[in-house]
Amino acid sequence: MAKGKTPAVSTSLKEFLRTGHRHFLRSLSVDNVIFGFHENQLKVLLLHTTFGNQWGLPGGFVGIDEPLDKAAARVLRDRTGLNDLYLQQFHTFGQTERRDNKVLSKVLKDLNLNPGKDHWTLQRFVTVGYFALVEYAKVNPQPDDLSTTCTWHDLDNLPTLLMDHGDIINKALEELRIRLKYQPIGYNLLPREFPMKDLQSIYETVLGRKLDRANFNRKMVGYDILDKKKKLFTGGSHKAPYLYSFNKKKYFKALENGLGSDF
Amino acid sequence: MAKGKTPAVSTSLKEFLRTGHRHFLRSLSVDNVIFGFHENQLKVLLLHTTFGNQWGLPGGFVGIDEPLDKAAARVLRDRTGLNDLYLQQFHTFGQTERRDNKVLSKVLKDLNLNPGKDHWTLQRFVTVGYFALVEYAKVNPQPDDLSTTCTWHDLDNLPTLLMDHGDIINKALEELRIRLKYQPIGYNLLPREFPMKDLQSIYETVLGRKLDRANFNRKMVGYDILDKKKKLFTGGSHKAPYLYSFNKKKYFKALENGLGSDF
DNA sequence: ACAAAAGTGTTCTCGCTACACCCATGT
DNA sequence: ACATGGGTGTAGCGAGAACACTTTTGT
Repeated sequence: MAKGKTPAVSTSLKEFLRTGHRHFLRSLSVDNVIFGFHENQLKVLLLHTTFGNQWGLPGGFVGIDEPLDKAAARVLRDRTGLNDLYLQQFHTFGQTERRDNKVLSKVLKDLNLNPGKDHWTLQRFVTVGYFALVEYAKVNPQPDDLSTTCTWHDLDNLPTLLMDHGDIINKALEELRIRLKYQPIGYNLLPREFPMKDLQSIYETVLGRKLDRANFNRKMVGYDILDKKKKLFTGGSHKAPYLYSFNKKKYFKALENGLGSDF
Repeated sequence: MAKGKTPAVSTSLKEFLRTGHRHFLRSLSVDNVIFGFHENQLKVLLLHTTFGNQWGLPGGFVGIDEPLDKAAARVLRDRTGLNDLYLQQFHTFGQTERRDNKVLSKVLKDLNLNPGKDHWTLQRFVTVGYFALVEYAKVNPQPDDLSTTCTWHDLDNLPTLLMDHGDIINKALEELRIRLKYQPIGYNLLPREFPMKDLQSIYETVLGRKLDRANFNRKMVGYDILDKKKKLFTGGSHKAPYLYSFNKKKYFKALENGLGSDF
């Protein structure tokens, strides 16, 4: 993998900060908005920065010979431990005021690295935003070299965020809502088998409104991307619901071609 | 304008190539897909490169202190002579194989500039794609420093294009089609007053299929973004059509809020 | 009078919504 | 038996498609 090699973030933070400019593209980064679903809540994965006491999105730099999409996938893998997830580029953020250098300057000083304004990490960065949908239970959140913790946060109860990361999350959510009308969603958010109600919950949470049970059921079945399984026995005092699973083949076909009968 | 200044492309190509890395972000560029409409055809503005004998999209670099959107707007202004146009970011292209350096290397050699692999223009570039809709008749196409001509090309009859510029155009068109369902389109493509048929032609061309005259008329009127003007006298042997103009206030409100009754 | 193109009206269908009704299960 | 929640049926409404009919104008 001489040419397309993926530069791993150096295990030594200092080394990374000192020589990163030789391995990564300058002035370009990726940031991931990683959505998960748990207890009827849409969640986002956030990092708590070691220095600066702030929350931010998982992000990273792009290797000199690394495709952009691969860089985003690498960041996703490093933070969640998962591979092959739904990962979608949605917008590139290029305002000039988006960098806040106070914290990083301090870090560099503390580490006795050149804190001059020309250090590569202090230059202006344009960041490409990606969003991902992941299965909450499968994720093992891992902080990166600049963070102490990596945890889920309720979307409607976010802490104060670094720089423009709040804007990035909002834009990601907006894009997700639009795509909901064109694409199937859920494959990476739910376990292999699930009752229809869980899928409906996701749609309701993303869209921010209640949907009719009967109509949602019919609509989903109508999309022809689900396989109906045997019954589930919840133990609840009511009729046991069917279990469904996504038909992988049909699902990914629908992902490419869209759901509406537009063509 | 000390900080937010817009670095103009140097009038001297050589100077630009020699010192550009001090004024522009490295490894990042913008490319514009500029759509125009003429004689019932959708057109794209392309440049013919001085060296290499190929066609490509109008593009440019991003000033060190220049917002990304401003850079794209600057490129658009420089090539068309027009300001305040509909300009929309749609995707960022970050494959590693997207650069073709043979031509540029030759240029650098010819100009006696360092043709080493480390020259800033020879490094890998990630490019942010924007598309614009402009009024064909108003445009005065201007080639840039690396091109001899700047002209319109029929979308369905494009020449061979530089690098991945063909992909970029396809993606832009795809995005335009999607947006057609949500947003009003036409304000920057048509003169101030126009018959409904012209607007319909644009929709038909972008969508690639015929639309019913009666239904299109009703639908557009129903959007409530048009003002009906007095009659037009075509001189044709038929009933003269009404002229319409976009109601700027309502139009831009619809641009922000979308057209469907979704909310 | 007739052709050509614009304007207007009508019907049909499809999809979505709302809501009613029935079914399975545990207390 | 009854409460709870899942599954299915159906009437109504609105948007869009197809197409017929009328209007204006030049030859």
